[in-house]
Amino acid sequence: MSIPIEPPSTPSTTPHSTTEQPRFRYTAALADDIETRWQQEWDQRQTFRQPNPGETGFDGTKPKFYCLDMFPYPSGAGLHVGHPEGYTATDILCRYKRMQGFNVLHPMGWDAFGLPAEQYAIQTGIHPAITTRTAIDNFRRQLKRFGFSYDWSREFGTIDPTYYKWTQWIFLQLYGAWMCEEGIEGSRDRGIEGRARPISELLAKLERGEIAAQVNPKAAEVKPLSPAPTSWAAATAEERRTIIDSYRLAYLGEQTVNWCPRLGTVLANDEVIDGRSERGGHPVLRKPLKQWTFRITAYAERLLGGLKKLDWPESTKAMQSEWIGRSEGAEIEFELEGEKASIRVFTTRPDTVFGATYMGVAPEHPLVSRIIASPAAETCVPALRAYVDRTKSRSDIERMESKEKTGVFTGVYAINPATRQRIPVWVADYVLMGYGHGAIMAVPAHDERDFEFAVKFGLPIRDVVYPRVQLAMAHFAKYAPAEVRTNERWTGVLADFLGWITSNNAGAERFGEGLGVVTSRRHPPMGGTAVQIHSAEAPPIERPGSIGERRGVSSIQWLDAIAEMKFAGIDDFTARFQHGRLFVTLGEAFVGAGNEGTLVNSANDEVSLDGLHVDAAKTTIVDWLDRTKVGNKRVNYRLRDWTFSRQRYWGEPFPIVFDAHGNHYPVSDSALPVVLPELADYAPVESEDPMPLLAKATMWMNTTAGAAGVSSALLAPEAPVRRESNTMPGSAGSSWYAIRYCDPKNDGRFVSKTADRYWMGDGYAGVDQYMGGSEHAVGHLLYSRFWHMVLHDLGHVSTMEPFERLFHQGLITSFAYQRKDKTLVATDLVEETGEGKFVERATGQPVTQIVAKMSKSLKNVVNPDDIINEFGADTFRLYEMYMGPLEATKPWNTRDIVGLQRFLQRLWRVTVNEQTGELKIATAGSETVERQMHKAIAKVGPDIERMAFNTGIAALIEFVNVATKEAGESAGSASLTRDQIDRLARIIAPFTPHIAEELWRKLGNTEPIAYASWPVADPAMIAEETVEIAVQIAGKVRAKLNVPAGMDEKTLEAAAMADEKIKAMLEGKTVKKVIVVKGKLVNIVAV
RNA sequence: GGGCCUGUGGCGGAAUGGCAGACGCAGCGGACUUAAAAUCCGCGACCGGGUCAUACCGGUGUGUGGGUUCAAGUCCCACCAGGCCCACCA
Repeated sequence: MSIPIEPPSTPSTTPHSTTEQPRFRYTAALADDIETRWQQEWDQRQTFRQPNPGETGFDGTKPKFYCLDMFPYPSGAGLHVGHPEGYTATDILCRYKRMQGFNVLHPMGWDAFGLPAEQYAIQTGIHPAITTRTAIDNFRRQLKRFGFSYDWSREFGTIDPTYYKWTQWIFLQLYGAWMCEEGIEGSRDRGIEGRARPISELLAKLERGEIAAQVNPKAAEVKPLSPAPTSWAAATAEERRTIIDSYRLAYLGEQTVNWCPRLGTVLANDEVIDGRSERGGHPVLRKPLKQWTFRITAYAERLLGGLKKLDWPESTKAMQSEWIGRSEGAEIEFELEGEKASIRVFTTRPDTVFGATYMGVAPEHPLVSRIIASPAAETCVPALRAYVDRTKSRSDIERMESKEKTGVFTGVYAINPATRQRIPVWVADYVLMGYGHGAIMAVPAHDERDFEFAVKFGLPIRDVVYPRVQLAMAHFAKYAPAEVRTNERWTGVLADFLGWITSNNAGAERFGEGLGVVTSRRHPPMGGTAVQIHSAEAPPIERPGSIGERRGVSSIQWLDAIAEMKFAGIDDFTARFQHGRLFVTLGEAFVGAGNEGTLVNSANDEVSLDGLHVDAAKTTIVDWLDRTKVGNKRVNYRLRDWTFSRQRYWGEPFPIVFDAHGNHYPVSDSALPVVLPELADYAPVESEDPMPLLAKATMWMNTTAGAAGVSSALLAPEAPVRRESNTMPGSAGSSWYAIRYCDPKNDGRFVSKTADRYWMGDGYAGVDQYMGGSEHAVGHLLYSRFWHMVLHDLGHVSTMEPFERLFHQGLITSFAYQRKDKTLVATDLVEETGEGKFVERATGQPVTQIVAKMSKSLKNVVNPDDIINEFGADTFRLYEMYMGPLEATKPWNTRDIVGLQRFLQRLWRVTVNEQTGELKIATAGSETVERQMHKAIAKVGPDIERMAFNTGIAALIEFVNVATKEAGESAGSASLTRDQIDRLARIIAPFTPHIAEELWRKLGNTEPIAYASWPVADPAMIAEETVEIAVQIAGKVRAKLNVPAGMDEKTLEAAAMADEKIKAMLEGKTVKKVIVVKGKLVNIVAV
């Protein structure tokens, strides 16, 4: 069906114009007409509906391509220019893939639960259900105006009960699963890997005694049962419940969490930026609270290892890998003096255990509350209590503002298992409860933080690792001539000597002996570490000047020489002679790179580390720890379990109820969804303690097990229950939406097996191209991977990971203006005075143009609707893709858009008669144009594949420029043949689908261009007949030759040598070498 | 403080180790026009020589300084500047 062109509804004319504007000039008005007309047709014909396997119209012979945009939060503010950047990119790719013969899954929907929508509702005083639906309608309208080729039949929002029914179902899958570390191939070798299995399998293993009837040893949040039941059969119902719950991947556990009083809710780690909430920037406190939590830490190793297999930006992989934060070390048990209890610590430096001179525990550590409660240490209790109270009330921002170490002695001593010495236990808030065991062995000599703390509180510092400087000192004291050792004149020389040693590996090896003569003593009042060398202990110098003699000069001459050398290496120390002794004072802890240095002062009856390199010492000490059961090797992660409860209204309710004893039960699958109750008052309560909003819905909250849908096998139907009043966070719905798009209407399963297998495929990861901002690098992108892995382990999805290839579009910024004092001026107050020069209009002061984020205060925010009105959607799409590399941060510059509009106008004018609206078709095409066409085709396809849209568009512009030039000056003459217009329409179709469709239909086609085939370039048409060769002498271009393409090296060289200019320049020189690059250049090296 | 990334005309940017500045904006010149808009064509870094002025010739130019190479915007090292991420993680 061909649709005749309507003239623009409002022909744009200016008051002074005497000549009529052509009726079919490609103006914004005509663009609007073309665009909305085809958008309507695509909608009506469902052009972009992609059937699933088994549905009518599905073509199983085509390969699949699943391309997903991160779906937006439909905020009340509408789209900003950043949204269409990624969406246009994926749209181009999808349209290209369709033309390449792929079945393309390209869906869109709404991430509509969560804080942003809820905060907006609170601001406006309108219920979030209404504001969210309104915002969605607005977003959909705006997106459709861009002509994106989404399959809108698959649209859904995370707030749809038909969707969150399955979000709740997935929660129950995690609730009903545990991490089984056996039965997965190679799991033992890898140590910590395993896979999720149903709880029923755990039960079977417990019953068979394959797993001890004790709480999950990996569950740090649960105290072990004491005394432990002798067997599963002997365990009470209560004990059994505790054991099973400790294995669940979704558990209700007390954890130190991020509490935001202003938002009245708990937040996940990735929702807290610099101690403030990501949404609203409110202060966040640490607070121990009982919350639904996912045991994502059980997947730490797999989440880390899986990164290798993904085609993701390296920076994002690095971010996830740092967020997971794997570190190898050991756990060590420190017994408490006079008590049965002990403190367990994690350390990456078990080799320094002999240097542990005190211990630090976090204020939230269980030991602290026990001490406060016990009468035994009463002298310390008041100060301790005051400190703990003060720390708890400090927000994270306050903690960050003062980096000054604080702490209080607990009154308790521990025993260093290596030295057997008693060491004090301190509470310090630089020890974090969330990492390791919330306790540390402090080694001030080799940890900067411990050093700072020890100096401040006068705690002992014991060197156990010597860097080269100290080793060198020892050797110096032993072998240097007596007059050097005892003469203060040599202090400066000594400093240089040490510097030289530390910067010279050979020196370090040579001077690596002589440890025996060094003893070290601590001088806390001096704020440092001193190495004291007793001259009496140094053996008599047998051969004075022995150092120098090794190099054939006298020692004095040698020392004089090195005195002139630049100081290098460790520079924060002083060396001096005093009372006939030599002192070296280190002003800081020696950390090295974690593996530099040699162990000293580290031996007891059973083990000696002295003289070992750090790496060897680690192995040795871990063996000893194992042997003596004092500790063990251990891998630790920075990744914390994922806090999943929110105390807000606008989220998915948990499918969980509690009985009268507070025990939790799942709602059975058949009773899902647990629908979010209507609530008139949904404003959060600003409070110090969580007050879940759903608790206000008392009718909904208090029900019976039967009414709530709990299986009667678990609880009698008439038993009264309370529903879980927390809701899920915004990240719940977005953690699995990629799967749902494969089969969005399925009511019987979250995704059908066939749809999952077809669209996600049977490779390692499913989505072929995922597009979205890098701000989700560690939140959404990690959570989605975790859920997907669990679903995979339980056999619900075929792929291990959700996203095979990931791309982050860059941030679109804006120009802003800066005064000399670095303050910013709003864009509308600035005037351009010349090339790159700007002044502030009010003062006339010059300002500098800089790039900044768009913000209301700078008046540089751009509304997409305005741009489409002024230029049309095709121009907008082109502009954003032409700005620069897709991944780069780029400044928006409205002034530049006109260039792309002019391009489309030229394209239009070279194909369409502006007076009649008819196509201009040349009967015979020129070879220049035809060659350029092939060049464009050859460039555009690969550029789309590698998402280099800016250069692809440049190739299209070049083609149109050549065609325009060919058309000559008379506007009516045609330069393109029907066939060329046909191919032109097809290669611009992914970028500017509307104008392409218009040309396509004018050519007489009745089917949409979307499924036309992609043209093929003929290599013979691209190859030039003659090429220009640069002739260089010593790398500088001296002449250019036009030669037939494909000329071989020898002929080329001869041609270059025959050139008059080259001959003249080589006069009197000998040609030493000639490099010939075929088709490019000849470089002659001559002297 | 640590990690990663980026530095190219007035601006956005292009360039598998092989003629730096494709393409677009802004600017300048010209054609068309009574004039303007629109359109089309052309120019376009810096220094020196040369010339009435062009042409032309030589040299220097991709943040700075070194290095590798016949050849470096591109690879290596150090530094400077900007951006992003992490930030008491034992």
